[in-house]
Amino acid sequence: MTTTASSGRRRASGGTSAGRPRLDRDTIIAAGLELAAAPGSTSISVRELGARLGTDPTAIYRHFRSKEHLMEALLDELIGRSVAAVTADPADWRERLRQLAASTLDLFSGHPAVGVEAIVLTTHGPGELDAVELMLDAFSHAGLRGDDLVRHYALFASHVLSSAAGIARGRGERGGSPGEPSAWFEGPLLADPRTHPIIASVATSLTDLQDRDLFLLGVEAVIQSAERAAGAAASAS
Amino acid sequence: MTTTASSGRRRASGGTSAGRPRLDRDTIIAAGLELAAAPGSTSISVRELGARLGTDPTAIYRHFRSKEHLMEALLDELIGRSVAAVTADPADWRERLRQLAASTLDLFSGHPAVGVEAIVLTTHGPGELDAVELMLDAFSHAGLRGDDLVRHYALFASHVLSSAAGIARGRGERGGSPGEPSAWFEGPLLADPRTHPIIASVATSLTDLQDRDLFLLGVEAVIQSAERAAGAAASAS
DNA sequence: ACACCGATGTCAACGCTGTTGACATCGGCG
DNA sequence: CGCCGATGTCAACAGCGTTGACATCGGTGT
Repeated sequence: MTTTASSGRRRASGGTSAGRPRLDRDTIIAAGLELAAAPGSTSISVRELGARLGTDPTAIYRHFRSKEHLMEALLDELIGRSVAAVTADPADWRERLRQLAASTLDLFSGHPAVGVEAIVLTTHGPGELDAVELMLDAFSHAGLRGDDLVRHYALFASHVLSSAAGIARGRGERGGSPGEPSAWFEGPLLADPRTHPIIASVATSLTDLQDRDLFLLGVEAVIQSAERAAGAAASAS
Repeated sequence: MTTTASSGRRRASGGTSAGRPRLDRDTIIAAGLELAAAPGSTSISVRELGARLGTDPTAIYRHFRSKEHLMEALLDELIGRSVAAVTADPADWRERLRQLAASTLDLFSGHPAVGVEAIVLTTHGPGELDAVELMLDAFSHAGLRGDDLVRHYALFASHVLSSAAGIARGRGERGGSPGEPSAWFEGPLLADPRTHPIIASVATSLTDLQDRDLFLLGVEAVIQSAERAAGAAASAS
């Protein structure tokens, strides 16, 4: 029962004056995302959010059972926006998956404090449902059915969510702006060539590796796997 | 200067009597892992650890700069054990990767509070270095070189660490013992067949999907990708 | 129009967390 | 023996999520 009842829009923004607009689920979510968009913040606190809203922090608990539910709602909103950013034709399933992955990564990186929460994997919200349907639809267009379909969706979702969450975390800690490139491997790796020869030999290309490139590489890997599975299933029928 | 100097074993366990054995880096790590192995604990606190050791909690700060460094050490120990569990012949690179992945998943699941930390991706410790060398060696045996080698290692490591961390988190929250199977997708998904037809059609096989199976599937996907890349590189030379 | 009553905002407080600084003690070395 | 750094102890701080009691607001039934 967390949703604001059935249908009613709750008088919307209260018209003209409205001295202190009543606190609202959507208002809290909007403020939460703004707060999470602040660079360098790995997490947001209920007290911060209350200050931002100009109300007592505990007022938030009238609209969300716990902070965990709040974070789920924020994450679901982000996922919903990711889905909305997908514009390619449904038939072009590859491009749709690429768009979904890219926008998810961008939104997570832009809101690190929320993106980190994606490791929980499920938001129990409408955004997640739409995203799942989109991914299943894409792999369905690829020609996958049954277990192959479910497995590839799961692999894709798992990679996108957890990798994007990891990247978001790194972005939050380093405080870098969402756009600029950042290395996948943290800090310099000091390996003795005698005990770790291969590390030493590829050290430079390893530290050059960008997290975003690796993320997209994983996306392509799942897409290619889907192509092959679809081809195999087609030739077997 | 957190490390206990260079090499010395520090008189070991103090001989025979030793009323209260002096606190030691290794002792703390051992106690930390025991604590993390307790079922249903998503995180461990410094005070808990102090109680376990029979010392004042803050004594830990004489051996670790911060809790973050402590957790890094615990994680590195776990990774080191994962590497030690790999017994297959170096030539059988596929099996070695499978063994490493499986033991990592098992150890993370068995110590959820530590496994969750794997999203930080780097421990700056010796265990991590050995693991990286092992993975690079394996993909090297597969025939990969240069960027292909680094990319496949990164993809593999990223998947194993973040997926295992996610699974460990789920195990910790649900308090289930490490062995028993657990579903990848949390909770029942209630989808209206009219708005989300594909979800509805595959709902059962989706909730049947086990997290461990999906994890291993990802491992196989990277292995197969490595095989194909190696084949392509060989035919191009 | 008035009284009601649930929904909402406010405040103080609880128990928990990681961390710090001052102080006491232990143990090896000159 | 006496020093002195390393280590253990204690009290305390600031922050966190969360709860319960209380005040107030606003729509509803009469």
